Amino acid sequence: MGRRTDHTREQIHDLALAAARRIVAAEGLRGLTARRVAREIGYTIGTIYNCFENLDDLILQMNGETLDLLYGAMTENALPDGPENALRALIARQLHFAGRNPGLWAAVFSYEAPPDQEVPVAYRQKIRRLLGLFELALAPLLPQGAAHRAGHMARTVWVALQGFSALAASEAPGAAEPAQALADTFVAGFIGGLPVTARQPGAFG
Amino acid sequence: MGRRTDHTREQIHDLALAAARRIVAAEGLRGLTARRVAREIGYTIGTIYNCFENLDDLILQMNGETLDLLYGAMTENALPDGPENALRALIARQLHFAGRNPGLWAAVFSYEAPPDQEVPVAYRQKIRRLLGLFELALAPLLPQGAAHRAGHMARTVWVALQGFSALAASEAPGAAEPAQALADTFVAGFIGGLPVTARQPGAFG
DNA sequence: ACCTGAACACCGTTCAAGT
DNA sequence: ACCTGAACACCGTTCAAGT
Repeated sequence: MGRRTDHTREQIHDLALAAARRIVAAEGLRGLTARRVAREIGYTIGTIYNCFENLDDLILQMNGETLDLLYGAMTENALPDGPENALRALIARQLHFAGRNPGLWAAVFSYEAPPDQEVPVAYRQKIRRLLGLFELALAPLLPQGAAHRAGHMARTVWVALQGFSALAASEAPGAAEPAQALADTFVAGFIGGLPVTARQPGAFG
Repeated sequence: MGRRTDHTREQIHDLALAAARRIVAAEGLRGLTARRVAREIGYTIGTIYNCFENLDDLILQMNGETLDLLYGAMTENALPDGPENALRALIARQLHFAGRNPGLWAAVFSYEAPPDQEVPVAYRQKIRRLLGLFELALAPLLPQGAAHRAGHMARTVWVALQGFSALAASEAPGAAEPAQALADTFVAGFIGGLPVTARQPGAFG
């Protein structure tokens, strides 16, 4: 048989990831198979296993790209002035991203890694970088002397946001009570609970 | 070949669900196959398709049972006095359940239904029933005249809790910053933001 | 060096054949 | 009526064979 020289190994790698994204965006993780990716990029199944350790590796790399896209969507425009507005914008942008990319986002949160494999460092860092955005927005909302809790608060907001964005990815476009509305209630409550001096009153009132 | 009479159809149905629970508890959704369930209960693959429409149907019924178990775990003991304590207890119980049944809980939140199939009414009701618990606990925390928002608030807490319980199901037993700690921060903030008169101060202080 | 495709051990799902 | 198991069209993964 032998070897083709149409593409470098790296090009094949990228072609495969792009095909995977197309499939998952259209049909979810269910539609994704190594053989189908191979078919869609015009190579054979063996070639996929030349570029990726296995299908889990491919999925993890695809999800890593999705986290990068999310980071891009959250940072491409300047955040509004004021820490509270910045926090709200970060949340709104993530929900918007999840709503616009339901299949890809579902792939991120509904992927169950095999029991043996641990999360790669590169993947962890992509999440850390997103967490950093929340940390930065939250720090000014904390009272004097509690700045060291920004990381903990950011993680709290981030984890809660996983619930809201999972909903955003699964809900129909015109949902009666969209994830964004619930997230607004969450932020109103959460920020309202922060013991800061200057704050506009009564999002609940 | 013919037919066995060892078990009624209903017994086979329950045997299959029990086997599925055992498999998913031990290995996650990845280990679950229709053929394996058949093997483990001593019937052939055709019999599984006699009792369930397909594998998705089986998973949905299994997840429905998990929601019932969760409801049981949340209601078997009386809730502590005071609406705030009750809410905290509900959240703690759900996180505890997720932490003790990581595989089964992951199956609930990481299951992606096929695009065509909609969620059965019975399944929706199981979720509604859980939401009802939160609604009941939250109502007294709302100011006069805002009782009609209890449903919305309950949904907000519920959705955020999905994030925390997903974390609880995935974290190692001795996690440095366990889901429960983040959920505590969430509740402190969220309840703190409610404009109620009598409240103990400063969980954030 | 690396693409190929057969091979292996699985899948989900269907359905004629049997009792 | 309903359990069986072959059949079909797929899988993920491996690896000797080829250039």
